[in-house]
Amino acid sequence: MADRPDELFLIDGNSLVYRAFFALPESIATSTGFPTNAIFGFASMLVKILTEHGTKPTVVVWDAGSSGRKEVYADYKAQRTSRPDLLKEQWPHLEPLVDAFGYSNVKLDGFEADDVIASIAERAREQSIPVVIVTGDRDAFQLIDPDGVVTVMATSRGITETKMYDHRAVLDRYGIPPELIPDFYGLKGDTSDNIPGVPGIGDKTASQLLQTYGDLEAVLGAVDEISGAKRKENLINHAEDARVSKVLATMRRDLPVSLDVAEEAARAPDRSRLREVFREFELRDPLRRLEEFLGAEEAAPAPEAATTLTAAVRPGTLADAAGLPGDELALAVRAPAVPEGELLAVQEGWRFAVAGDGVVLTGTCADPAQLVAACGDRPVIAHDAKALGAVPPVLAHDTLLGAYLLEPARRGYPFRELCEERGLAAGLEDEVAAEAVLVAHLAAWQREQIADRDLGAVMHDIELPLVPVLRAMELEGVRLNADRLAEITHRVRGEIATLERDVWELAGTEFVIGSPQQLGEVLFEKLGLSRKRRGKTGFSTDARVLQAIRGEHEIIPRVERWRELNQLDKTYFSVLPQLADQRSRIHTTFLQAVATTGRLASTNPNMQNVPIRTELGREIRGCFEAAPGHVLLSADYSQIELRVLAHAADEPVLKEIFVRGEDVHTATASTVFRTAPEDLDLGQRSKAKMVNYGIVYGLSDYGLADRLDITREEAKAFIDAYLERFGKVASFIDSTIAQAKEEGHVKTLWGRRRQIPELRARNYQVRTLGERLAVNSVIQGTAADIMKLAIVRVAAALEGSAVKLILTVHDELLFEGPADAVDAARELIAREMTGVWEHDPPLAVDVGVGPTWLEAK
DNA sequence: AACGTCACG
DNA sequence: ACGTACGTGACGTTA
Repeated sequence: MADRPDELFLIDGNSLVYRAFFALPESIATSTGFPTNAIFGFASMLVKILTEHGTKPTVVVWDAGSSGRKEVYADYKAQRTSRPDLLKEQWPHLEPLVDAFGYSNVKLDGFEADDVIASIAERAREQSIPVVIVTGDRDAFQLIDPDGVVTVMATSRGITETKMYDHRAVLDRYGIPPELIPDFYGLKGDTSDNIPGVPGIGDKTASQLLQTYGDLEAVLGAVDEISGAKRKENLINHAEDARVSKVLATMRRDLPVSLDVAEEAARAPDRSRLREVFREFELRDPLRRLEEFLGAEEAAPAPEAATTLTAAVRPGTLADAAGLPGDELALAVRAPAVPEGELLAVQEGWRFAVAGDGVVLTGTCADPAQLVAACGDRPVIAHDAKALGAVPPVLAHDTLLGAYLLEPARRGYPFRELCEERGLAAGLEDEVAAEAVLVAHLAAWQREQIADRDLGAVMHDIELPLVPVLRAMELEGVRLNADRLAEITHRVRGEIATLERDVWELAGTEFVIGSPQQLGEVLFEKLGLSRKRRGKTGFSTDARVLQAIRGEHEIIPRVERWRELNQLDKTYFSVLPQLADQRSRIHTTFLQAVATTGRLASTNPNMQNVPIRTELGREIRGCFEAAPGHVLLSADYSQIELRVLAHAADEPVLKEIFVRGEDVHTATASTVFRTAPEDLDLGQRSKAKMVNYGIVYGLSDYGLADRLDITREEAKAFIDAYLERFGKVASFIDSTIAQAKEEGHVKTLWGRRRQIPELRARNYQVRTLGERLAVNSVIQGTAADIMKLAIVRVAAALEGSAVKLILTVHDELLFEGPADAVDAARELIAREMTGVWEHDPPLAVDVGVGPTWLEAK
């Protein structure tokens, strides 16, 4: 990508070096044992910037004080332990490294790097000199301006992966403009700098409050309107904390920086000194990349020309949308910007763009739903249509879903990234207009790819029709019995307090029970209990370990109970009441493009992992109920994955078990142990159950032995017996893996694909993971296809009915409606759910009805 | 940001 | 000889 020639790079040295130090293992050192992890990481980042952006004027800024923040708030950065010795040793070598690159080192006595960078950026902005700030600290986003002069390159996962943020990207990521970042951290706090914020307010809430009210003061001023008693209380009690936090998070832009931005020229790296430094610290890999760059620099190829798209932009109103030329319309919207400083000003509304054939209509509207309505019955294309609030009646394509079907194993599908990868750019001033044009072009490319890969059916029969149904479920929500939840909360918090006191007393010290590290110290060092497994940071204290040492000390059962109660308290009791709407209903968001196998996911809150297995968990589930006069109906597929396995493997014995309607685990046990079902003991059934699930997940003898607490030999004997009796399952596993190795991907029965690059890994561990993924993806993915189709079909069959689909949990659907209507719909629901699959063995559905989710199951 | 832990299917 | 069952999201702690 071509950068503007004169942009200035401002690097936050402290931020990058700390990140490098903590991200990389201490084992990185020279052959003489001198630690180099921080040097290595920092050098890698500098090399990356150099190779990707070329020689640019660059300044590395270092901390030289706390900018007076400690006077404002004594605990500022109190959590940061003083610089570790291993890092101290490396520190003196950093500035010379920067010199060798030809970059300047800058420090300002008494001030943090943050504020120095902010001040330099401000000077640069005044002179319209483009600046790229390189840092790992998210609060730097506040420096980004709307005109694209100041941008931030933020390190993401690991150390050398980075992401560029401009005004638009911050809005996309946070829902608020850069100017509100300090207000955002004021509310949310920042654990890494020990900035408190307001308890119970995280990313999502902070962003939502700021979007609604404007800035921090406006949020605090509007506290009476804010829903949720606890949230309101917290905002009132911690208003001062929030204000102080905002001050701490606000960067100073007025420091007397002596640097003359205009004079800061690009200096070429001092090649011999660079090579010398890299050799001294034995940075072989970065040196190799550096040499490649230095060697290639002379013969730099011209950047590949990107496809620049264009169209006629016509400002207008929603009414003009229907008259646009062409058949399909591509949509893009941008959330309203919050006017700075004018909190009561009328907001301008959402910016929209609609692309027809060669023409883009742009304008503003109050709500994206109006835009959708204005398109009428024209086929529509969008990126993440569900997020528009209203789903177009004819959704012809969705570029989010297209990208997901083509590459389901990706981490995410940011629109800009997808366009950049395709070399798509729009030569239009108006960003929203550009996006609409890009949506249309990206869609065209995806459709070809989808056709080439036979993914058309999955797209048109499953994913696209699912979008409006999911949106309707989100809007419907599930009713929460807040009173019942409050009673449980009260009781449980009392018990947590008692347990905490008991645990501290038995430990002889007051420690943070929720810290695995501190708990480990108490259990294994202070009390000398047996250590079982260990992880990267210390000995494990997870539930299995605690169970194993439960008899050794009376503190253990209390810790176990504390864990259980505390988790439920933090995850449900303190969160759910705040998420409920006026009608006490909870609205989750379904994620249609995250799970690699094709499953759906649920977030904010996750309604797919609401407890049910423990007694207290069941009580929580009992708090989800039908509205007065209504009932809930739960319909779940019985053993769907094992039925899919039976069909996919064409395994006669397994099929027969289902056809006869037997209990599959008992029947498996009977077959494997060659014992009549009535002579089996409970242990044998549960072992068979483990093996059944293990097959679906891709088991190993070691894994099974570990779970069943038997020897590896016994586990192996089980698996062998199973695979011998169910011979076709064994050949299914083998052929699935063989085919996946050959083709690089697997497919579900409906043709959903997943690439499995792991199968080609050199590393044994990664490769065997690939083998398990291959088998599991076919089965879990086919089951996901079945459920998604069932959702579409059931929703269509219930159109106009008083019975509403409100939730899906992988193999279960939850409905709500008037008791008589629900009763009447029972048969239809079961019929539609089993009807999506016309294979052997058939699917079976269990249906239950009740006043609460617990009782409906 | 990564890790550990734990909830669900 | 390897290390060890699939897919998710939420929360708290710590580096």
